[in-house]
Amino acid sequence: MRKIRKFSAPEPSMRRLPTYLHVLTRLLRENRLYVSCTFIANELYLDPTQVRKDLALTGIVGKPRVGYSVQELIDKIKAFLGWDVQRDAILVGVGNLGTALLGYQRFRLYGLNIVTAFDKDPRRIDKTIFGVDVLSVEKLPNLILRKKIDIGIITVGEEAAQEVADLMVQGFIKGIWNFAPKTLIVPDDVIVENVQLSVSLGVLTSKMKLFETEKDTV
Amino acid sequence: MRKIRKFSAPEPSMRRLPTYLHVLTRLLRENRLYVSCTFIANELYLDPTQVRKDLALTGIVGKPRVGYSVQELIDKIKAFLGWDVQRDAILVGVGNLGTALLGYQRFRLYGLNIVTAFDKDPRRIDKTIFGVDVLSVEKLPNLILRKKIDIGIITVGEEAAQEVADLMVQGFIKGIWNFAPKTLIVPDDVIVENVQLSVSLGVLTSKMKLFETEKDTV
DNA sequence: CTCCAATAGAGAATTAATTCACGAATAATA
DNA sequence: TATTATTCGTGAATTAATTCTCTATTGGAG
Ligand SMILES: NC(=O)c1ccc[n+]([C@@H]2O[C@H](COP(=O)([O-])OP(=O)(O)OC[C@H]3O[C@@H](n4cnc5c(N)ncnc54)[C@H](O)[C@@H]3O)[C@@H](O)[C@H]2O)c1
Ligand SMILES: NC(=O)c1ccc[n+]([C@@H]2O[C@H](COP(=O)([O-])OP(=O)(O)OC[C@H]3O[C@@H](n4cnc5c(N)ncnc54)[C@H](O)[C@@H]3O)[C@@H](O)[C@H]2O)c1
Repeated sequence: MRKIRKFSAPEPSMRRLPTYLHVLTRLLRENRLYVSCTFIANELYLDPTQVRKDLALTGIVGKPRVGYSVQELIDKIKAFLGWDVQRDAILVGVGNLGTALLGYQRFRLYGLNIVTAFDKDPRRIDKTIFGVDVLSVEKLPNLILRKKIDIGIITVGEEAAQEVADLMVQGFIKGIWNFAPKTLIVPDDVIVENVQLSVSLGVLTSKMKLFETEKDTV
Repeated sequence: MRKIRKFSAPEPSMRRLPTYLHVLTRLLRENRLYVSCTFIANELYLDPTQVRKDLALTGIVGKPRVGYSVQELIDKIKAFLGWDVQRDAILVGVGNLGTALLGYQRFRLYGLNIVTAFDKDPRRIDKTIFGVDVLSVEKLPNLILRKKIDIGIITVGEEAAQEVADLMVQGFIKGIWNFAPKTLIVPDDVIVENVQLSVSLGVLTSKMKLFETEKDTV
């Protein structure tokens, strides 16, 4: 196997942390000051010890019999996820999915600041969508170098994904958030995170299938 | 911990299967008849043994020195994921994300057939989007019972997600694909799969952060 | 003030997932 | 036809993740 790089935190834990944040922001709205692992675990159907171990990754220290400070926990999780700093991003491919992402304001809470979008379709170029300018993809190399862009979001079709990734790499992007169902080839110092909705659909339908056959055999 | 139900296949494997399918459909387009684990593993930066174990879940049998039949492998994976049967689905919340999902034709390849969409906003109701009728959410309970609907897709805001889920449950839905950042409370026989894009963004940014600090300390 | 119940934290035990190691099969090649 | 390199399949070994167990702390009840 060729695991590109070894990151310190277990990935299952990293995947759970954002969901804790959801519960916590709700509690903050309800003006709760403290929360226990048990409470979070019950909300999310998880094991309290698992929650505690995950939270420990962020460096938080709790009080016995009380739990953790909700506000402090939010701050610590955000810091751990790298959501305490704003990162400038560009998005390439202003189609159905790209447009939806541009309109999703919540990403700002996670430090994601989409400064410009690109497309190659003349009908989409030189418009403004949800306050973000859409430029011709030809202007990408120039802009990405001029402004300091951390993250590139790929929402073009799979056939164009690699060429878009290449442009981003040339612009010294640090991370790529890839929604196209395509394995990208990038240098070792560029971090790629693939989002594949089909994975999630597969988990759902295969569970449904297993459940159905399970019932039949009982 | 309270794990609702125990499913036979390891979830990490289930999550990898759809990505294999991607490589395989490309190979099919290129008219390749056979493929080895080694090849798939190289494409996806995985370990060949891991790929072999995953594929074994589907019941496929390979030929030494040759590999697996591409077509047969595709069929077996699809069957395992429950993508060999069409499932009727409804989508509730025709906003930015809901619209994008309605326009994504590839889901049909995975057996997902979105027959009707619902919203509560009068401006969206009684229109047709990507060939799918959008009805008032009031008509949901009636329609869901009349037609046999397997899957409910939730793309409303988090504040409305639970009430929409309740409507679906009353309509005897079997599975819910939930895009709202909210833990849904449903009976044991309804399978919920949550999609949270923030999870994926968190993995990306935390890796970027760790990578940056790693470089600093070298 | 004392006891009780709830909780954090840390290490051990268990379970799950991945990786390794090796034998058997087989197509290509000499 | 014999040899070789490749690959599958499987059981063992290793590593990662989860769950259990126990101790210490502390706020609140009596
Ligand atoms: N829509 C969904 O719900 C959905 C779900 C899962 C995955 N995806 C994936 O997301 C990607 C986008 O999907 P979509 O439905 O938005 O597709 P889309 O066709 O609506 O949008 C693609 C956009 O990319 C632009 N584009 C194509 N090539 C380009 C290039 N070289 N440079 C710049 N722009 C380019 C097109 O002009 C178009 O505007 C696809 O890879 C798809 O597989 C989409
Ligand atoms: N847009 C994205 O990129 C994105 C990303 C991640 C998560 N999400 C999540 O997906 C969900 C939808 O996001 P969006 O950006 O499409 O929001 P949106 O506001 O564009 O769309 C929500 C739609 O749901 C409808 N709606 C609200 N309450 C309803 C009800 N009770 N019954 C029927 N319809 C109802 C609204 O009329 C609207 O059309 C949200 O929960 C959001 O957190 C969206």
